[in-house]
Amino acid sequence: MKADFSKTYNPGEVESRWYGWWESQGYFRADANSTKPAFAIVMPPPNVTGSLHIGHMLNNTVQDAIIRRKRMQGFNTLWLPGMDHAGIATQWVVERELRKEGKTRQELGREEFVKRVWKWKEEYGGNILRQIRRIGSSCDWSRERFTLDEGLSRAVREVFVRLYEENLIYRSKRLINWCPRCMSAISDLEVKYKSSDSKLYHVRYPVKDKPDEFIEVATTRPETMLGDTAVAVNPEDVRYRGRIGQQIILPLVGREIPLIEDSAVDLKFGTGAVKVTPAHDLADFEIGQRHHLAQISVIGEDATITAEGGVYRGLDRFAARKKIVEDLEAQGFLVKVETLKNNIGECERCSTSVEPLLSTQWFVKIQSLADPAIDAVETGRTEFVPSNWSKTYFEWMRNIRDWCISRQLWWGHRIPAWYCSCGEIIVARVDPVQCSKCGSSELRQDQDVLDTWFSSGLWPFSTLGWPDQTADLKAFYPGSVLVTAYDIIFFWVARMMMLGLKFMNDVPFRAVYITGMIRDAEKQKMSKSKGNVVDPLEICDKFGTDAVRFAFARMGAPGTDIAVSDSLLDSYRFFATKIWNAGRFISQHVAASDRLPSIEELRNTNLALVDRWILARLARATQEVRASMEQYNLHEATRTIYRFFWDEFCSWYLEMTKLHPEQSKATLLYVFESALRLLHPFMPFITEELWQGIPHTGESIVIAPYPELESHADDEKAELHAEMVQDLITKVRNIRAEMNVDAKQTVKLRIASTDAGLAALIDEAKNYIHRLASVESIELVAALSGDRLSAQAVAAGCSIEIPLAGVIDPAAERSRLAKAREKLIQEVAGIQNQLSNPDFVSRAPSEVVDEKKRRQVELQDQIEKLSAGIDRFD
RNA sequence: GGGCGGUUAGCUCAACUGGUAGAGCAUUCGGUUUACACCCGAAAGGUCAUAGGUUCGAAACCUGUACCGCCCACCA
Repeated sequence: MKADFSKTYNPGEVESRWYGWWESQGYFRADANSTKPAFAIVMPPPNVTGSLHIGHMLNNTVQDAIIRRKRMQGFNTLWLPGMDHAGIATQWVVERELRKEGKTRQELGREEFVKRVWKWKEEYGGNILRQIRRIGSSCDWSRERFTLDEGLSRAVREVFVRLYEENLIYRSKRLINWCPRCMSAISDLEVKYKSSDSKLYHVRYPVKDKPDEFIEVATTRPETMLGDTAVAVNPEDVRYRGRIGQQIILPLVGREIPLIEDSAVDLKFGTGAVKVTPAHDLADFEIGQRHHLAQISVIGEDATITAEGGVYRGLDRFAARKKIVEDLEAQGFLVKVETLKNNIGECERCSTSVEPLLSTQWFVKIQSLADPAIDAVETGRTEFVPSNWSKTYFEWMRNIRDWCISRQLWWGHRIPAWYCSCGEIIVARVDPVQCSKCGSSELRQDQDVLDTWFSSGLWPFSTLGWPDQTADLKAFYPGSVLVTAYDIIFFWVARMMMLGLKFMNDVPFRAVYITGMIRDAEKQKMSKSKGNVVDPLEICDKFGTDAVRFAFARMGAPGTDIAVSDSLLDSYRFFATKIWNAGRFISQHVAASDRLPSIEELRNTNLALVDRWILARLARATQEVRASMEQYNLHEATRTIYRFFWDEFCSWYLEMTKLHPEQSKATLLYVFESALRLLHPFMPFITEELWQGIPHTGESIVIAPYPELESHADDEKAELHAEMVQDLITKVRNIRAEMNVDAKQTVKLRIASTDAGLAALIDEAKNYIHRLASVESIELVAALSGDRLSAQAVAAGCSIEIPLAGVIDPAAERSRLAKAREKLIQEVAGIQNQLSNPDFVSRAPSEVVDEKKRRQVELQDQIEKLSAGIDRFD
């Protein structure tokens, strides 16, 4: 260990020291041919456009803590990293760059544009991966993948072709969500609904041949009336009895449309009559299908009115709305305008209002894929952590709709379908050169690419070499756990489940660990527009990566959001400093000849009470950490480690061993080294740094064994005795503080006991009491003096007394004792109440009853002893 | 309209399978004890949102209510 380290831990230098070495040593590399049990995690691939954001940091912290522990436990661990090509998002970024140069992708042409995106990817794509290294994530970089690389593209193609061959992929003209800015179809999930203040226009539609009759409809989108092909009412609605079948003249257009009935219409809303526009509204589309209505597309892909819109042709949809409302009003069709709160669908990425359009697209027929995926979670083959997220998953899966997978983009996996002028569609694993039906070589490949999530849905097996039957696939599928935030359960988790079960006949992972979201100190969601985004690398620089990781693990119970604040991060920065200083202290006692003892060696030496105690506490902490980690409760594991390290190891043990550093050195080294190993999955850098500086075996803490429970470390007697000593010290300190005894002033301690065992214990522990409570002498007496110039307390089951002539205020002492007694009296009253209840005694488990009785006796004894102290003043 | 989660000390959060609540920060008091003032010691602070129910016993289980948050949904 370096001799010149600072009193305050300086994480920057230490954190830059180790990662390169770990990686070059190959510690993170998995071995497909290992005989050790496998433990595999695939990293949710970040977008190639991205830089590390705070959510990645949380996600990576959890994964890394899990995988590092498993690695230390001797598993053959694989943490597979990679990136997602992120179709729309990446294309958008590169297009924006082009625009700055005054160009468009259309000017460049498809081939040149895609080249340009690849160039962009090579230049910036690795950025986030470097950042992931920076935060210590122990991934196997030799297996890094990209969703558009050759192997994964082959998997995508194979899956597409197989699904097509099984009729699970089809091409169809249907109503889809269209983003007029992205100029592409988007899936249902990519539409975000935003509550908005809209206007509800009431419009009178005249009835044919009945100049006095009208049907009044209400709409928020009057421009779509150009495409109306019916008006619908609820069959139960008495207002329209006898009018069904009437022909209605569509204002401004003059088209005759029928009045129909359909139970989807809500008779309580508006006038109970709905204009039906099958080509621009999903509900209307469905009504249209039921009634075989014509579908008239009046809004085009660019969101302007089509030729079907007559005089409104070419107007943007919102301009058209304005004009149509004006015209309706001018012609006397507009009845009134109300305000209304409704939800407007927007493109998730660019916030443009989504336009439902009739369009020919590719779809995945989803039901037969969803059923096994539902079953897998129902039967527990894949488990959500925490389990309640499975409800969210079921909710979506049970109401799933076919998945629109084609996107009108250039960046992505091109759809492997070719069209022949004879009408034949060829979907093939190998690019066809001629039509299988007519022999023509004039084939044209589909222009569209696949939804990004189609390829990331294959991630758990495509990254392992599928469709080849590779050794990796055999060793590492299914994965052990997937770590992700709840916002992509539908987008990604559900699709991996469906596709994994379909193509691998097994779930892609045994568990899905759902993390919460990181929020700002006010618990607000972070967003660029709010300006409250915290850059993870900035806080790592400021507080230390280890501290940030520990904070995230400590605060991030599964599924729980974390509010990050400076004060939160500070407390774990202080913890890192604490660890550092403990290491600094210990290093001062380490000689070059020291080596790390085994637990057997320790047990065979004559250990001091405190040594046996700390070993017992270490064993307990180890056991608790194990139990917590097995259930992915990182927040419990970190709490245990924090408490053990700070309160027990530093505050009690280190202070006590200062009396006999040489005698305790072996235990001290053993426990500190073990504590570093317990901590390592959470704080990889500082633990390696300190571990390398003390006696250890092996070359890196990364591959040192994780502490496991050693049964022979159980030592209840040592725990009990140490607690008695600590109780004595604490009570003396308490009296000193309450009575304002000068810190430099030592005191005399008298303990009322004739017990030989206690006498032996006190003899063994007297130096600790002297040192830690500033006691100059300890005397065991048969009875306390009972004078009024001393303070009393009950500790370790005995009355104790500290003579404080000249310092003590008898009134204060009396009230102090009375207060202490009152607390005990209240507790004992509660217990007596229970014990006097015959139902409790007969029905509660006997251990509980016995424990209550034992506690009652103990409390009564303490109360009596305190009472004796109080009686002195009466 | 459905679903999920939350409501515990001033603040941020714990409390494993029911046995009258813990930590960090903040607060008060005392400390230049040679690892650490990013520290040490001591203390104060909670009718666990609310009303019922189950139980010998409820922060925990059940039901209702209030408030907050999130997700889903074809309210024109």
